[in-house]
Amino acid sequence: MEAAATEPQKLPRRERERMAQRQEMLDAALGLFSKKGFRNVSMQEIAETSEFAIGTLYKFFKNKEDLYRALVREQAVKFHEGIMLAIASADDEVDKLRNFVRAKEEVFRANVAMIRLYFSETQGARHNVLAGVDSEMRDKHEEFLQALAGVFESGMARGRFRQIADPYHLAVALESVTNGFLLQGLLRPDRQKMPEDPDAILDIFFQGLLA
Amino acid sequence: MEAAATEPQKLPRRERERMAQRQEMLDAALGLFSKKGFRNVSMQEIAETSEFAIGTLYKFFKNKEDLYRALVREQAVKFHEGIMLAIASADDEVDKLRNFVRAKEEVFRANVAMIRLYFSETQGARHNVLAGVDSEMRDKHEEFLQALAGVFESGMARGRFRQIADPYHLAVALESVTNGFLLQGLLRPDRQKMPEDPDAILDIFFQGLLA
Amino acid sequence: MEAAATEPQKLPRRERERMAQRQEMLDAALGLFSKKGFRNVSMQEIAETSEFAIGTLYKFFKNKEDLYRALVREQAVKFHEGIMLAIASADDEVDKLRNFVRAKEEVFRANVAMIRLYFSETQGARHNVLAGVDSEMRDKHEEFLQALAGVFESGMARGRFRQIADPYHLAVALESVTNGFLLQGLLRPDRQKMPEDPDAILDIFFQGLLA
Amino acid sequence: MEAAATEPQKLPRRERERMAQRQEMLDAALGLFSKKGFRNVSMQEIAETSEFAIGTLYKFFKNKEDLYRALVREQAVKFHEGIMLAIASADDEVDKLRNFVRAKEEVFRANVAMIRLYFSETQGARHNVLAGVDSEMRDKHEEFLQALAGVFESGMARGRFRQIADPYHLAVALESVTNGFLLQGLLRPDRQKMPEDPDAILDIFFQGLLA
DNA sequence: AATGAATGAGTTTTCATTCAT
DNA sequence: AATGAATGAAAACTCATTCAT
Repeated sequence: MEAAATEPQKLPRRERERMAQRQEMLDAALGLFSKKGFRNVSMQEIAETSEFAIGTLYKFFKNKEDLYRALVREQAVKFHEGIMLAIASADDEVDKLRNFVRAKEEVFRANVAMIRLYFSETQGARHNVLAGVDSEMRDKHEEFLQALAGVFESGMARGRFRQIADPYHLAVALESVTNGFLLQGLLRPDRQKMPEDPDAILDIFFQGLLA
Repeated sequence: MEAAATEPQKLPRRERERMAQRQEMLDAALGLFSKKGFRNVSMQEIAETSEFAIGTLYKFFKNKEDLYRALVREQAVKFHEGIMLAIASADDEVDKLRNFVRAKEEVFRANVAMIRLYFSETQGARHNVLAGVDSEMRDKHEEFLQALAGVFESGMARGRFRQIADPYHLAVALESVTNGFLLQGLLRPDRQKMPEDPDAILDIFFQGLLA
Repeated sequence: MEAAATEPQKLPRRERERMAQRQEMLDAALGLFSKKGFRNVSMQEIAETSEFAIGTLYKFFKNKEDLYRALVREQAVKFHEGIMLAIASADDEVDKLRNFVRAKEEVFRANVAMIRLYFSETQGARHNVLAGVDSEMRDKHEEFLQALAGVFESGMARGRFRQIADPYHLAVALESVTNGFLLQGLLRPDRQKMPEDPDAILDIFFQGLLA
Repeated sequence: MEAAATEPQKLPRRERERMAQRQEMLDAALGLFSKKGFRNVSMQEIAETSEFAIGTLYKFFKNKEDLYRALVREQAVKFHEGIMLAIASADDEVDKLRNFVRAKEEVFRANVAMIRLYFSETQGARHNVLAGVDSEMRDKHEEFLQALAGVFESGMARGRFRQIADPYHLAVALESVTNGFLLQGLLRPDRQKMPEDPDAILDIFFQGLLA
C-alpha cells in the first residue's frame, strides 16, 4: 500500500522531506544550467546555491549528468503535461488551438529558464548530455505532434478546417511558428515587433485554414 | 594558366597554402564541434583530427574561442549569403519565396554539421561562447528577416498576396516553419512523414496568402 | 592545560590544522623556490614535496603567484621584525648596532633558504613576480634604513659617534657591509676568510666612527 | 697564424661579419634578459629584436642557455677588466681606491642592464642558469677581491693606511659598500638621498682608514 | 647559409568525485 | 546522515628546438 508519486501527501514524512530537498537542488540547478550551460556550472556552485554539501548532492544524484538528466526530464514532463492538457480541454478544434497557443505562451513567459533549457536540448545542437533522456524527450515531442495533428484531422473531418495540407505537416508548422514567435519575443525582448496577443499568431494560420 | 574557382588565384603560393591549412583546421573543428559541442571538444582532438600539432593550431588561432568564433562566423556568412542571394534572384515575389525555401533546403541538406552549429548558437541556449560573434549573427538574421518581410510587403503592394498579416510577422512565420520542417527532416531522419518536395512547405503558406 | 608558543591557542582545532598544512606547503615551496627560482619550480613539484595533491594547493592559494607572494611576504615580515627588534632592544647606540649585526647574522645562519629568496627579490634582478609585494618590501626595507639612520643620528647627538657622514649614508653602508660579509660567508662557505665573530664586521666601522 | 680575438681587424672579413652578427644577437638578448629575466624571454623575442631568424640564432648558440651563458660571460669579462684596470692605473693606494670607485660608478651608470644581469647572477638567488659560468664568475670576483685586498695590504705596508682590519675584510667591505650605494642610486632612482659625488662613498671609509 | 613553420613536451589550473569524520 | 577536504585526471596554452626549403 505504498503511496503513489502523484499523491505526495501520503508519503511518510521522511520521504517527503527528501523530495523537498531534492526539489531545492533541482531548482538551484535549473537556474544555473539555464544561465550558464551544463559544462559551465560546477557541482560546487550547485551545492552552494542550494545550500547543501557536495556530498549530499551525490547522495541524491549518482553524478552530475544524472542530476542534469533528472532536471531536464522533470521540466519536460511539466511542459508536456501543460500543453497536452490545453489541447484536451476544449471540444471545438479552433478552441483547442487557441488553448494550445495560450498555454504555450503562458508556460514560456512563466519560465524562461526552463525554455532555454528545453530548446538547448530539443533544437539544434545535440552535443548535449542527454543521450539517454533524449529519446524520451523526442518521444514526448512526437506524441504531442501526433496529438496536434489529431486536432487538425478531426477539425477537417468535422468541416471546421479546409483540407489545405497533411494534418501532421500542419502540426509541425504550428509548433514551429509558435516557437519562432515566442522565442523571438522572449529571448530577444528588444525586438518590439512581435504581436502582443498570442492569438495573433493563429490569425496567420487561420487565414488559409478556416473553412 | 590556372583559374581558381572564386578569385584567390592572385595570392602568393605561401599564402594559399596557409589558407588551405587553416581551412583543414576549421573543417576538422566543424565536424567535432557540431557533433560534441564546444566544451566537449579538446584542442588535442582538433589537432589530431586535422593532423596538425597543437602548436600549429595556436599559430593560426589565438585560442580555442578564437578558433570557434572564426568557424561560426565563416559558416554564418556562407549561410547568410546563400539565402539572401536566393531572395534576390527573382522578380516575382512568389518565385522569391520558392527560391528561398529551395536554397535553404539545399544548404541544410548539404551541410548538416553547419546547421547544427548554427542552431546551437542562434536558438535555445545562450550559454555559448559567442558573446562577440553573437550580435553579429543576430544582426545578420535580423537583416534577413527584414529582407523577407520586404518580399511580403512588395508582394502585397503588387497585389500578389492578400494582406493577411504584418509582413514582418509573416517573415518570422515562414522562417520558423522552414526551420521546423527542415530540422525535423534532417535532424530526425527516422521521421518519414516530412514532404519530399520543399515546395510543399509553401503550400501551407500559400493557401491563405495568395491573392 | 596546553600553552602555545605565541598566541594561537585560541584557534579552533580545524583552523589550527589548516594553518599547519598551509605552513607545510609554504615550507616545501621555500625550499624549492630558493633552490631553483620561481619559474623553475612547478606546482607539481611543490605538491609532491609537501605531500599534498595539486588540487589541495589550489584550495589554499589562488594560483602559483599567490603562493609565492604569500611566501615572500611571510619571510620578509619575519626577517624585518627580527631586525627591528634587535635595534630597539638596547639603549646605547653602540649596543644597538651590535645587536643588529648579531641578529642579522643569526637570521642569516638560521635560514639560508629564506635569505636567498629575500635577496633574489630585493637586490639585483627585478624580473620577479613580486610586482605587488615588491613595493611593500621596499617600504619595509626603507623603513628599516630610516631606523638605522636614526641610531646613527642619536649616537651623534649623544656624542657616542663622530659626525663622519650623513647618518642615512652610514645606514646604507652598514647594511651593505653586513650583507656583503654574511652573504660571502653563507652563500660561499668555501671561502674561509670571513671573520668568525660577527662583531668583527663592526670593528671596521667603529674604527672611524667611535668618538 | 690566426689573428687574436683582441685584434679583430686581422680577422677575415667573413669572420668579422659573423662576430658582428653574434654581437647584435647578444645585445638584443642583454636588453631583454635584463628587463624580463631568463625564463620570461623567448627565443622568438630575441630573434625578432635582433632581426635574425630563430634558426640563425641556433647557428650561433647551441641553445637558449648557451646564449645566456655567453652573454653573462661577455659582460662579466668587460666589467672585470674595467675594474681591474682602474685598480692598476695609479701608484698611490688612495688613488687606486678612488679610481676603483669612479670606474665602478661609471660602469654602473653606463650600463644598468648589465648591472641588473650581473647582480641577478652573483648576489642572492642562485636559481640561475649559470651552473657553469657561475664558478668562472666567482673566480673572477674572488680574483678581484684579492687584488683589492692587495691594495689595502700594500697601503698598510707603505704606511698610507692604518692597520684597522684584515685587508681582505676591508676589500669585502669596500666592495659591499660601493655595491650598496650604487644599487641604491641606480635601481631606486626615486631615493634622492644618495651622494652625488662617488668619492663621498670613500669618505666613510677613509675616516677610520687613513693614517 | 639563412629561414621560420611545425612540433609536442611540459606547465598551470579546474572540477567531478570519493570517503573519513 | 550529512559534510566538505582532498584528490588527480584532463584541458588550455607556451615555447625551445628541429629541419625542409
